[in-house]
Amino acid sequence: MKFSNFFIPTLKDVSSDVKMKSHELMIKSGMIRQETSGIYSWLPLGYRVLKKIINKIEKIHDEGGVNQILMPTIQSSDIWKISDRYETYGKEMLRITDRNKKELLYGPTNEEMITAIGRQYIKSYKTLPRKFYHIQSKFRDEIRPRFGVMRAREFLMKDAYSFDIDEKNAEITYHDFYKLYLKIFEELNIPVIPVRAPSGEIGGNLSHEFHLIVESGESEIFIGEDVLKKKFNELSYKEVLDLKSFTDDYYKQTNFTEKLKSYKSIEIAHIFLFGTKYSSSFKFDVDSDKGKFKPFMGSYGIGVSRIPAAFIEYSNDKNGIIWPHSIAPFSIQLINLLTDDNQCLDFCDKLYIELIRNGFDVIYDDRTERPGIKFSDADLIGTPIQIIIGNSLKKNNEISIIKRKEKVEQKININEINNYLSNMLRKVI
RNA sequence: CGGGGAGUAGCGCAGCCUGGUAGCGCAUCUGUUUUGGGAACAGAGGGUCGCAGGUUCAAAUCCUGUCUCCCCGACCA
Repeated sequence: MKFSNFFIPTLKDVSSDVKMKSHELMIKSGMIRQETSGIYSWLPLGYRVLKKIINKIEKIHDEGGVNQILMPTIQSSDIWKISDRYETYGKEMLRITDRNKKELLYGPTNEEMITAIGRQYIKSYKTLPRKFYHIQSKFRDEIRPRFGVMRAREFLMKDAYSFDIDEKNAEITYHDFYKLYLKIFEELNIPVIPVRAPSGEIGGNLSHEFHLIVESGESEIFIGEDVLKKKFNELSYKEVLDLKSFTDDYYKQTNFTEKLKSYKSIEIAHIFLFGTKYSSSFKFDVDSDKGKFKPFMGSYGIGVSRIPAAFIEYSNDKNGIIWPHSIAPFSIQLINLLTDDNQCLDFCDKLYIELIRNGFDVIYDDRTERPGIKFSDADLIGTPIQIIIGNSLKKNNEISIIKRKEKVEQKININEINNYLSNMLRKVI
C-alpha cells in the first residue's frame, strides 16, 4: 500500500477529554472515529488491525473444528422471553420496535438464538458435540461508555457456543476452548493470564477470564507467585481448576486465605460452562439410547474490538504505538526520504514490489513530505520495521533499518538486502 | 441514576466574570527558500459561537429551556 493512497488522518492534538493512552493513540493515528457515545467507526488503519485479529481467531477456530456462522444483530424478543432474560437483562438491552409494533432488540449476546438453532436441528446424541462461533457486532447500552473502544456500547465480539451430551463431555469441550484461546493469544503475541471468574448473569458454575496485565487496567486479578511462569496450555483440566489465579470478584467470594499478588488488568476474553440453563428453558431435548436429555452448553467470548486498545495500552512509548508483527496494520514501513531523486525513487519502487512479492504487509511512504513527518508518522502508527532510503543510498549504497521496538538503526549495504530480508522473512511470517 | 465539567473554523484551545466589528496554534491553499526526526518567510481562504426562546439600542458573553459530549462512582467483552 502506498501511503499517498492510504487514508490515515493522523492528528497532533486530541481533546483533553481523552484520558487513556490507547484511546489517545488510536485517535491520533487515525484508527478510529467516534460517531456518538460508545459507538465508533474503524478507519482503514484500525480496520487492518481488527482484521488481523479476526483472521487469526477464524483460523484457529476452524482448525479446532468450530463451525463459523453469522447470526443477525437484531433479535426477536420472543426467544429472550423464553429464557426469562428479556426482563432480567435490564436497561443494558437496546430495545427496538418495528413498524408492526413487534418488539425487537439489538443483541447483547446470543445464547438464546444459538439454543433456538440447536433445538431445531440437533436431534440425536450421535451428532454431539457441536461447536459454533460467530464474529458479530453486539450492543450493550452501558451506563457509562468510556476509553474509546475499550468500553464501547457497540463492539465486535467473537462468541462461540458448544453443545455436549453431559457435564463430563462439556468439561472436555470447555478445556479445549481454554487451550484454543491460549493458542490464539499466543499467536497474536498477547500475553494473557487465565483467571477463574464467577459466572454472573449468564449462569452456570464454571468460568474463566483471560486478562492482559496493564497498569491502567480497569480490572484487578489475584494470582499466586508461580502462576506467571506456568505454561497454561500444558495444564490438565484438573490443574486448570487448581490454578491460583482469580478475578477480584471470585477471590472475594471464596474463603481463600493464602495471600496472592494483585495486578491491574484488562479482560479480553471470557468462557463459561453453564450447563442446561438454556436447553432447559427452551425444552431442547435430544434423543439417546438412554432416553431424552438436555444438552450441556457453554459459551466462549473474545472482545475482538477491545483487543487493539488493550494491546496499545500494554505496548506504547512517547512516540506512539509499538505493534508486534502479528497484529500490526503493516509489518514494514518503506520510507523514501528523497522522493524527487530518481535513484532513490527507482530503488524504492523496486524494493516495494519485491517486499510485496515476498509476502510482507508493507506501507510505502512515497509522500513528498519532510523526513521528520515521515519518521514521526511511522513511529505513531507503530509499524515494527522501518526501512529508510535516502542520502546513504546515494553516498554509500546503504539503506537503514530501524526496529520500532528497540529503536536502533542498522545500516545495510544494498548487496546484502536479499540476505537480510529472507532472514527477516523467516522471523516475521 | 447521583456528583462535576464542556459545546466558539477541519483539529486543539482562548474570549464569557465586567454585553459593543469573533481571536490564537495546528491543518488547508498560493509563492519562494528548505529537505536523515513534526521547516522558515510572505500571502490567502474558512465560523448563523450546539439548538430554541427571552432581556437589551446591542448577546459568544446575561436569563430560561433543551440537546449532545466528557469526567468521577455502581454494570460489563
